[in-house]
Amino acid sequence: MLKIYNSLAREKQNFVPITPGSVRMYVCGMTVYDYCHLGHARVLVVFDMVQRWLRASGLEVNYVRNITDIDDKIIKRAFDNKESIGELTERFIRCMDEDAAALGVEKPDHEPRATAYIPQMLELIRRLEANGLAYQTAAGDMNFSVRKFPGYGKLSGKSVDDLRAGERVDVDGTKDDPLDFVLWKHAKPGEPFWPSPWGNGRPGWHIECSAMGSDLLGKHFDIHGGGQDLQFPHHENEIAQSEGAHRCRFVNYWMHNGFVRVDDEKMSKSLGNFFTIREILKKYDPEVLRFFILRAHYRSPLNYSEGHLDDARQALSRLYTALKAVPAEVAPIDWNQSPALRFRQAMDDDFNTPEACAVLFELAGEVNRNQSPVLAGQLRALAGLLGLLTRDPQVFLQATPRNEGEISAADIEALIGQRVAAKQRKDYSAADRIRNELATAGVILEDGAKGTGWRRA
RNA sequence: GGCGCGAUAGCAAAGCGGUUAUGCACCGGAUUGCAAAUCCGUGUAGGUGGGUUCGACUCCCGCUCGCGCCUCCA
Repeated sequence: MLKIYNSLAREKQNFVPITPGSVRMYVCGMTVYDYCHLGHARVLVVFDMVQRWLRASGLEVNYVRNITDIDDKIIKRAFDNKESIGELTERFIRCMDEDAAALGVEKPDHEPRATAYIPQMLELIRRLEANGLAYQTAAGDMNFSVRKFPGYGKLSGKSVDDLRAGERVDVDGTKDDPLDFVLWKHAKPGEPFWPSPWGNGRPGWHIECSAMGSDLLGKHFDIHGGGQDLQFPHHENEIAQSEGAHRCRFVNYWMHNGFVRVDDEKMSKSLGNFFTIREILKKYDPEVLRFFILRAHYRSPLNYSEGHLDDARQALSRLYTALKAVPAEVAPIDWNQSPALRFRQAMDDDFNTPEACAVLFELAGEVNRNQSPVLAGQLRALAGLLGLLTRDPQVFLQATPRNEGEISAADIEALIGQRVAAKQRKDYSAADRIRNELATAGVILEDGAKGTGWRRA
């Protein structure tokens, strides 16, 4: 039985889908005005893993990950860059697709864009107005009346009276209450806008997810995920809007992944301490990054440093080394056998990927000891469920993501040829000199029964 | 001020009321021309003070420290 930690209940709960055998899941994706950073990588990889495990568990999954392609930051960035909003967002959507693909993230079933859902947003706002939860300000904005929605704060554990709106940011004087948030912003001169019953304007921050979620998955669906920083106010407001408009429960299970940190501080755009995915991929294999993310539990903080990535790379090499030594027999996973059983237990326990990885390493040890193609096959198949160990071991071990200036495979092979000749005439000092030369260039030689192999350190 | 989370061996990171987590690094041995890889062996880790218990890293309470949210953020 799959258990999921539900942020709404603050505890692990048995997962029971609304419709037996199928799952509807929505994850807050990117706002596309810049390159994806490591925090985005974590959401991408974590929910890709969740989606894969749900499917592996035999459930039919409808996975939606949205793209927010209209908001204040996008407008500002396009203006600063002197390009159109469309050009800007298209460009960064392409980059996001590239980054996600590199990390082995499968395409969601739907990737709706906010700008394609304006009518649905307007309909939601209309309902909220009809239900007495929305009002128009003197300035022309449509706002949500937080205090008129009972239960506001249930996701983030906040009580309306404890929220200190305006403590850190100036209060907008046109609101009825400082806690109210905007559903529809009236257009200022020069800003993009859509016509609406409340005048020309554009969507507020939260309404797009309520609209896309309910349009694609229904008013009530199973799982909603995203980064922990979205829990408040974004997800809290999504609940208020959706339940306020539809008058029914919005989401059963809320999942939030932990932050990526740098030097024990949250990695964020405002702190400026973020690393983009493509920046990291210049030095590290994308699978190393994926493994680095998955070897920690998704709810724990994940501290980033190159040292930790190096560590992850070594660990992943051990797995690939086992597969290199023993050809994996292609076979379905035997769920009755101990490794698979333990793997499933770990994953069913709120997606405990660190424990699942431990199973992988123990399996690798077995493979090394027994040289068993069957076990190697299980290792490969189980890891595949996490989107790991999908490549040729040789290709992984000889890959050169670190920098462009590295010695080429052809040069390495040539030197190995020379060394083999030296060894044949028992000129070991010449052989060792070549090995040391290669070692300096970051190449490790492995003399074996079948000849000399190599890999990058 | 309100709410919440965490503290595990050199580093990273899990489960678990009593039995080896796991990985990296380190050390000894096997293997190797020497290595690498692999295998075998070695680690009395669980912030601190109490309590519950036959027994606690694991449950309860206090304390200390760290972090997050209450503002845009994945």
